[in-house]
This record gives sequence, C-alpha cells and structure tokens, in this order.
Amino acid sequence: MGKEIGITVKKSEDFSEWYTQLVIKAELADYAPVKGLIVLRPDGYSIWESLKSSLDSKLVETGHRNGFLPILIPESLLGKEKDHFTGFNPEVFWVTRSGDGEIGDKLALRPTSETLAYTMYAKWIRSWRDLPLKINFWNSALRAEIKATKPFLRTSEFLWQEGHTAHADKDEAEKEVTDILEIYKKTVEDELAIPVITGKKSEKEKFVGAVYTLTMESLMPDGKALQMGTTHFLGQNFSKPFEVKFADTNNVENFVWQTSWGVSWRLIGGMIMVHGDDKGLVLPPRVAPIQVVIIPIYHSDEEKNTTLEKSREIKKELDTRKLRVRLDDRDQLTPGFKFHDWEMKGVPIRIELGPKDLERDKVVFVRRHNQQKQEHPINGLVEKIVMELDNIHNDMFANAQKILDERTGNVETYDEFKSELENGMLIKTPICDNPACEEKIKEETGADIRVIQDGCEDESSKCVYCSNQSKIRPLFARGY
RNA sequence: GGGGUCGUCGUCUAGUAUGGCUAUGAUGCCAGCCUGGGGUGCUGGAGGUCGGAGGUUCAAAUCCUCCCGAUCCCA
Repeated sequence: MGKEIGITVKKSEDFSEWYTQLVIKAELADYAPVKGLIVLRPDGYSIWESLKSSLDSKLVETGHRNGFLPILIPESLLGKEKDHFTGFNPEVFWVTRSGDGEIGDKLALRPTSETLAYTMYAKWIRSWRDLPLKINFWNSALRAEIKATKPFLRTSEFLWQEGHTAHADKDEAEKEVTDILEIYKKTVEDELAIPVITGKKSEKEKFVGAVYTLTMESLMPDGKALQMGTTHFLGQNFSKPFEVKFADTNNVENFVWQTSWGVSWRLIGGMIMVHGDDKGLVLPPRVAPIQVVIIPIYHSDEEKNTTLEKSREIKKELDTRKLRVRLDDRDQLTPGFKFHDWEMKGVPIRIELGPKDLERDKVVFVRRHNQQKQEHPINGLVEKIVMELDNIHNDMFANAQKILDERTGNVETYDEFKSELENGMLIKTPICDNPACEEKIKEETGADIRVIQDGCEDESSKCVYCSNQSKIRPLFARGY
C-alpha cells in the first residue's frame, strides 16, 4: 500500500516513463488540452524565474537591454531569408483567418524572431553611433511538433529568451557569440549544476540562416546528448535581405554583422534528467523553489506547541538570511508522509525537529541529493545550512562532471563506434570533411555530430566511416 | 516519414473476446475522532456526459467510422 503514490518505475529501468511521471507528480508542469503543449505550474515556473533572473542580470551587466516582440509574423517577412524559411516552414503554425475573414498575407506564430527583429533594426540603425545594438527578448516561440512530444524537451510552445545583436564589424559580432556562450555555460553550471561541453555545430546541424552556430551540450543518463543552448553568428546573411545598414565613420554605407542566441525551458528538462532519482526530483539549491523544509514531530499537544514554536524560530532566522524555507505544519499528515512528499519535490535540505531533539538542543539534518542524515546542534544551524546549500551544489556538479568524464571516450573504428554508442557513451572519433559521411552515420546509427570542440583538428587519423584522411575529431552522440 | 499500444470519478483500476439491472474496487478528497521519528487507523460522506462526435441496435463503456489526446518502436 502506498507504493503507487510515488514514481512507479525506476530511473534505470524505464527512463522515459520515469521522466514523465516525475514532471507530473512533482507538480512542475501538466499537459494542456492541445497536443504538445504544457502548463507550467508554480514550482516549475519558479525554477524558470530563478534561471531567468540569473541569466538576465548577466546579460544586463554585459550591456544588453530587454525588449518585447509581437507573436505574429507576416509570411512575406518570414520568407525573406530563403534558407531560414525553408528550414522552419515545416513546423510553423499559421494564422489564416480573423473572425469570418481570410487573412491575405497569412501570419506565422513566431518560430523565432530574426525576421521580425531585423525589420525593426533596419528602421532603428542609421549610423555607426547606433551600434552595437544588443537587445534580448524574453518570450515564447512556437514550433509545431507532430510526433514525439515531451514536457520541457520537445513542446510546440516553449519559454525562452532570444538575443539579437547588430555590430559594426565582424570580429565584434564573433566575440559576442563566444561571450554569450560562456555566459550560458556559467549559468547552467552555477544554477543547475550541469556540466556542458561547448564548441561549434556541424554545417548540417547549424541554425538555418547562420554562418555558424556555437552550442553547449550535456549528457543525459540514457546516453543521449541534450543541446542546452546555442549562439549563432549570422554574418550579413540577414542584414542584406533586410537591409540593415549603417554609415561608418567615413560615411560609407555597410551592412551590419549580426548574432542571435537563445536558451529555453529545455534546461529544466535537463536538470530533471541529470539530477533526479527513484524517489523524485533532486533540485540544485540555487533554483529550488523551497531550499529548506522543516518538519516538526510531536505526539502530545504540549510537544506540538514546543516543537512548532522552535520550528518557527528557526524558520524566522533562515528567512532573514533570504533563504526559501517552508515549515510543514500540516496537522493531518504523518512525518513519514511528509518525508516522501518533499523528497518527490526535490527540496535540498530537510530539518526534522522532535521532542528527543529538543531535549538535546539538536535537529536531524538530511540532504536530499545523497540521502545523508546527521544530527546537528540548533546552535549554529543557520550557518550550517547556508554553507551546506553551496556544498550540495558543488557536490551535485562534481557528480555530474564525473559521469560526463567517465562516459566520454575516443574510438577509432566504426564497430567500436556502434558498440560504445549502445553503452550510452559520448564518442570522439575522427571524420573527414565529406558531409556524406556524417549523413550516413546518422542514417545508420542515429548519432550525429553534437559539437566540434576547439582544438579537435585531427589530420593524422582515418575517417571512422570512409577511412580517408580525417579532418577533425568531433563529439558524436544521439540527441534529443 | 512508417508501424504499434492505450484512454472508465483527482489517481490507479474491474467490466470490453460473447452488447442487457443503479458502472467495480482501492487510493486520494471532505467531516469527525484517533494518531504522529519513513507513505497511520476507525466511522460517515461527496465525487462519473466510460476522451469527443456520429452510426448500428429494443438496448452501447462494450460493435463500426471519424476526430482528439497520451505513449512506444523503427527510418
């Protein structure tokens, strides 16, 4: 009895089902009535807000400002950059009617806002003095997912931010995409405790319309790689069709150099997969909606009074330290029930406080991520908690890093490649510069080039597929 | 892109091959008591257009068609 309340499958046995149950049962999100759409519940939204505020302050510090774009884009605009349009067209939702009337130039629900943003940028930019223009937009994007939807990872509408910048020279724009990628990496590592591998996307996998795309990838426990964020160097591919021009210091007219970049709530999906366990969510302390839960334990009315009183005292102290604390004084539930409940929700630290502890001026202190349980004196408890929240974060990151390192390896032959892929490995392997090899590997194994790391040039090996001289040694994996 | 599986109070589920009484049970929920250091026990109560729309039939959760949603496998 009671077993059905929790997650009914093990993470190691049915990963996909485990993930879905966790999202629903930990109350992060729920399915909306339309296919592929989810509703964010307060705990899920709270995590998003934490991420948002952390990233936003970093972007503001580096000279970006926030704006807001409308959600509808006329077809005539979306089609202005040809590759871009062809790439996105299959997954665009179209608005074709208003009331009873047909709309002539039908309207796309933005799959991404380059075309709209740059139409505006063409109006706003006149001279080199208007550059660089660095605007970030927190909004949602819509891409029709016909099959294989998954909360946070693949949904038809998702929350994200999209940054769009315009620069007077190429180098500055290229610096922007590396700088932003570094900010993304830092955010993911510092807030979500997830290690990532950064580098460039292959020609085949780059953003449609970009000159090149930089990416950060992380490893999920099922051996698949998750793209956590991308930055795109657009060159002048958009500034030309959209005529985003400026007069330089010599009063010569030039097209601007542009970048765009984004991270989405997919990061939350990654966080769930990387850290969660059979008991439920395990939240990295900095984004946890509740960081500390206090559970008072009592039998008699008198014990109830004394433990609750002490609990409130501790909560008050933690509150003044700006920690997010919940005192679980729900009277109709037993302590055991509450333990399971908060474990499901992933609260990093649990404090148990009962009569036996009070006698000795102690509490029971439990860490969610490793289930470690210990006693701790009430004296100095607040300092201990503040310190432990950081320790827990570091510990979670180190664990994830260790797994990433252990499961990244080199292979030289196609047979090894296939077997290591089945073992859930991220694989570094040499490949030539013929795009057909990447294509064939994808067809035959489902794996593709996730990221081409800096310094991975390798001209002294044989291409894993065709055995000709290799060019690079990129990282292969199956992806989400 | 191709091929499966599934949908019954909030949740899990019986009933569906062979159509037939008021749709089964548990859990959760509400009220009251009892309890409380790892998913408490008792008593009473509320909760359902059987995913939706058509069709067949004296009669549909059950059979047929279409649609919606979830999910798995293979390019």
